[in-house]
Amino acid sequence: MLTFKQLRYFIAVHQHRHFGNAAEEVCVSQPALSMQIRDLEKELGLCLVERNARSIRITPEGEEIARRANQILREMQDLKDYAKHAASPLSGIIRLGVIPSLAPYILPKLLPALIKQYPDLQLNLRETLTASLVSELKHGTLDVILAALPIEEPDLEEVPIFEDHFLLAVSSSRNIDERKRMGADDLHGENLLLLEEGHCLRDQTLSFCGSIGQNQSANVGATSIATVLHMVAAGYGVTVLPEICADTEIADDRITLLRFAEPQPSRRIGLIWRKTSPKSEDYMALARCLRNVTN
Amino acid sequence: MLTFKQLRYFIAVHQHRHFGNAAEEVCVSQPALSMQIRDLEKELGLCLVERNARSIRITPEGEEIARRANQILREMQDLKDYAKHAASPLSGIIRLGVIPSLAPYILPKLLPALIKQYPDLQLNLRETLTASLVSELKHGTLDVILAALPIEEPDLEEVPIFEDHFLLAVSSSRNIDERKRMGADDLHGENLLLLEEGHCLRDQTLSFCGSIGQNQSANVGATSIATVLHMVAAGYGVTVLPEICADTEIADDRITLLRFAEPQPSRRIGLIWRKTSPKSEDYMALARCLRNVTN
DNA sequence: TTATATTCATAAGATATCCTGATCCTTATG
DNA sequence: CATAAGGATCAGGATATCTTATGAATATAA
Repeated sequence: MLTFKQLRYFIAVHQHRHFGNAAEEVCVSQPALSMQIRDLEKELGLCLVERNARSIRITPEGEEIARRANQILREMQDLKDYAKHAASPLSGIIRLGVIPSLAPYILPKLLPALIKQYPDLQLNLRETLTASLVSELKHGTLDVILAALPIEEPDLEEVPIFEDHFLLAVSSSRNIDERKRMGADDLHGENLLLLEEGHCLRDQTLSFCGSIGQNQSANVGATSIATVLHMVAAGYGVTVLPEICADTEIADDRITLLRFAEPQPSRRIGLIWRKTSPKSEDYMALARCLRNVTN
Repeated sequence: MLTFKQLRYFIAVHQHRHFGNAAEEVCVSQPALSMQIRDLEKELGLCLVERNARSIRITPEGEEIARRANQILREMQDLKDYAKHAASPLSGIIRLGVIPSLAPYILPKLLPALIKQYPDLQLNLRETLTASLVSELKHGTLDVILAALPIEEPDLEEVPIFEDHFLLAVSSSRNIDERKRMGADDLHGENLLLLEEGHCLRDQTLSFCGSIGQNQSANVGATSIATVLHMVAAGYGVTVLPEICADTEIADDRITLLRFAEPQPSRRIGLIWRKTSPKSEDYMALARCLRNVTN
């Protein structure tokens, strides 16, 4: 069996052209080094060093082997360097999945903070519906996901990040006093605009509103919150908007945001990973970072 | 210390995603493999495999390490292949030095025969004067040289290849009967044309002819036999020509070749290498091949 | 719920490998 | 001829590695 050690020793001999000095460089006795070189030559079936009472000489094949061995050792070192780099806390690759009703609003806050605090971290992002995220997380294609709790899978760990209150977005043309606190029953008869099937936000909205207005709205199925809000602005109906989206989306004064009466409805955003994942520590740190940017 | 074994075992795990099967592939027991993987992870300070009672999962870092490890093992295999290739008899690189009065005549015969018989052999050629060849041979820049014997260096081995008779090349305008056998004294008063200083052929010619004609010819010093023969053809004098050159050089009917009387003068061509060289066997085979093409 | 099977981890003892230190052999040098 | 230098060889002990047996955790089946 060809070993790394043999190559290392041979390279030392190649550099020093002297067994004794080479042995010193690799911190073994000269016989130990001689034996490894002998083994290497036997292994390769090839004479690498021409011994000659007074001095030694590397054969042409030895030169070629040394060249290749050097290349191999270099890559070996690269591998170790990569590992060392990847081993420092919150560094290396983390594959993060985020739900669509969160990604565009939280990532612009999260990414700059992460880069600043953990410059060695490389984040691979994926944005899709909760069901896919959970499946990919369990399958190992993702390392950690950011979604609405609860997921409640037995082998997944989940920690809450923040409580995202729901607001009611209505057309400004209605002239409703912004200070008014809405109740679920205020949605009676309203055309409730929703995201398409599969979005957790849609389900949360419906479960909060009960079956009220479901008949008018179930068939809307917009693909993004921005789309829904455009429809609200145009007067087609109302929608329930997570607070985290408010900053980004509401530059439009044709929309008025109304708070619900206490207890305000909300969704709980959390970070989820496999209980067996080796980087739980890192995900906890990621969770802290997320709490800081969402405070 | 990072070892190849660890990488090999890890790659098996990466492929099978199963410790038991991976262990089978690399022909060790499962605990042995587990321990090597554990050592590798400890060595790299990095979790590569996420264990999970029922199944295992390679971490993103593990994927990257596997990619690099594969690359390293591939190069390792290349190195072994190279060695195997180089180890077969008369294969690999041989650096051969040849004297100028031999190279153009013997190489066209030798090379095709060598390629046919030993397709794995790669010959690096160098053509220069004997003194340089011997020096480079002793220094290890060359592996074997083809020159006129004797060299008689204590640490060089020399084997004769063939006896190269000298012929006298004269202008055809002299109308000498080709059947006449010449003696050294027939060169009296002739303008003897010679190669420049340092060529063994020049020294051999002079030593055979004694000091006769030396006064006229010592200052000629042509750089090649072809040049000397052009001068003979043009009627400037005569020269002593090794028989091996005759085939190639004498397409010119302005030159007549005359044989010397017995004992015919000659040079003994031989193959020379370092006694300590690991490829003596190969050089013996090379010598046999040379004898075949010169018979 | 209990038994069984699967899968990786751990432990103990056997084995193979590797290293050290002493010594030998060959050859160059004064 | 004696000495020094440089690599090879050898014996014994230290390390590392392997195997077998067993354990622990969890999923699957009865």
